Amino acid sequence: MNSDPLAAAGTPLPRTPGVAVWEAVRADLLSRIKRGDHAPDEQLPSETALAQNYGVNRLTVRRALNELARVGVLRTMHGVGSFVAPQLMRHRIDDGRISLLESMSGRGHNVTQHILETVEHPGPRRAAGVPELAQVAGFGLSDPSELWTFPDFPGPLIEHRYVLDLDETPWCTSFAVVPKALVPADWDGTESIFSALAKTHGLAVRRDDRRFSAILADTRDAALLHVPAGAALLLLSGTNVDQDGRIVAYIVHHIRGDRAEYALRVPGPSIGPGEEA
Amino acid sequence: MNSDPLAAAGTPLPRTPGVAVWEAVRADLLSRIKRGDHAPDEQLPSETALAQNYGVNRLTVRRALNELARVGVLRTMHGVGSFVAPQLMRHRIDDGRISLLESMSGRGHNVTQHILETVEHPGPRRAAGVPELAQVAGFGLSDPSELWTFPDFPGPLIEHRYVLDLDETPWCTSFAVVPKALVPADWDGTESIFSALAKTHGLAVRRDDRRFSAILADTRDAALLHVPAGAALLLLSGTNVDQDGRIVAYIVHHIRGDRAEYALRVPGPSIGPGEEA
DNA sequence: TAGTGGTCTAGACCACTCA
DNA sequence: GAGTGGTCTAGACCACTAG
Repeated sequence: MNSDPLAAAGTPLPRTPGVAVWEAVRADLLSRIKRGDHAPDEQLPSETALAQNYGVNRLTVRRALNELARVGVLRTMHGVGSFVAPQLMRHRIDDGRISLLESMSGRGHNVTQHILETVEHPGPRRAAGVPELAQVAGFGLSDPSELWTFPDFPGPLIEHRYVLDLDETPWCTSFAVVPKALVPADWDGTESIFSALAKTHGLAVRRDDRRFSAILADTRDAALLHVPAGAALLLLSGTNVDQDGRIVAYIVHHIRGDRAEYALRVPGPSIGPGEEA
Repeated sequence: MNSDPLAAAGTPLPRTPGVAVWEAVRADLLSRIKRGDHAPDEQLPSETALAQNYGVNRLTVRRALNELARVGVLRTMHGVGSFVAPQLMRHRIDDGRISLLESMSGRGHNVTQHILETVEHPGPRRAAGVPELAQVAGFGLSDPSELWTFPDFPGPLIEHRYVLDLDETPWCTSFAVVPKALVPADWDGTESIFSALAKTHGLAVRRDDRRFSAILADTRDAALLHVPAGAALLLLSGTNVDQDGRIVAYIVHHIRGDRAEYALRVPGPSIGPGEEA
């Protein structure tokens, strides 16, 4: 069993009291990966094999693998195997443009956008419909009674749900609500709604506020983003307004926490704490 | 078994093919809680009891409970039981002050700060020492080779690790690195370092940049924040500078995603997308 | 069809809390 | 000591992927 020359991963572990076995297995696997024993995209031994090598039950190995998958170190595929995740570097998204698409383009990245679905609503919409926060719709919002409404553009709304891919890999699911009256008829979904909307109506769209939080990937996000359910996502929501301060869009992004970092420079005048402290 | 009049939670579930049993149990528990069957802080039946009621194995129930705990719907305590988490409303942190402490105070909240440890370093420090991202130190950073260094204040550094409590419950673990030369001798840790530092040296400290991402709580964060390991945390890091643009501090916050939302108004002039699109 | 990961079970033991 | 959650095991079956 352990005389296999290639079975480098997983020799029986010393069981230290106070430390769970799955935790020891996780730490061992992680240190091997960090040390470089396994190349990126390399397939790990099967769960059964790891269990044998470590001398533990398969469920114990699974728990360790699961934790590593959630933090983005591993990637497991049903019926195929577990693989070391490549390039664990976060991409920095620099703020400044109105849409994430524009923010990431022009940095040498190939950013594409895919519309998943487009739904029309007759009128104001409960914000509770935010891409369900780990199936906890209604919870998790700062104000569950918040309405997505457009005082200056009454009438039906359009909801767009789309995915942003960065260099061939999905890294963000998004959700936008805009007044139907503003959506250009010829918009094909390849450019951001906001620049299309700005071109068509001559509006200067800008972000009015941004709100950041963190959530876990639900099964839907997980499937779209190629992460396991329970992975950490950056929740970025905000409101877009035109040059007159009229609300033209509500947006919600779910950004892979293991692949992106949203950077923001603070442009305003310096705020001296001494003034009030 | 199921004739118990009080055993409202958990009658045998219809097994629908294609849906995992633990997933069905999770959905059932969640809907009961959302419906209000269980008051906040109410204790759920024991795992054994739930397993009997649902007619499934205890491990299956545990998986469901675990997922609910990670998203903040439940709170489980070893040897005690599982409880419905109270007030699932997020607190909104409004940006504008240099420190989170000041941001949350003055909003009717009782914010306190507890220093966990203070460590001195002889010189520049590798940023990889960020509160280990789910034990994946070195991974998860936008730039692992990043240095925490202060060109204008050479000499030893002080690292502070502390916890912010909001109305008696912890909601943020923080990490700050400042030049030792700037730390006031009489600073007792009850006010933010930055206002203390500003008072002592007459510096007007302000945030220079902010970087947002999402991570999972490791065991250390979990213990400090009273969340289970694997809960979603908002990772907020940034640099503080004085009025002359000299770097005076690096800070990292791990904020409970189920309890807080970081809001930011965009003050700058409107950015028209039409200009470049 | 063989091999992989995903799920579920029954049963055991341990660690923790509290009366 | 009774009751709770935390861990681990052995074994089974299913679902998926690939040759």
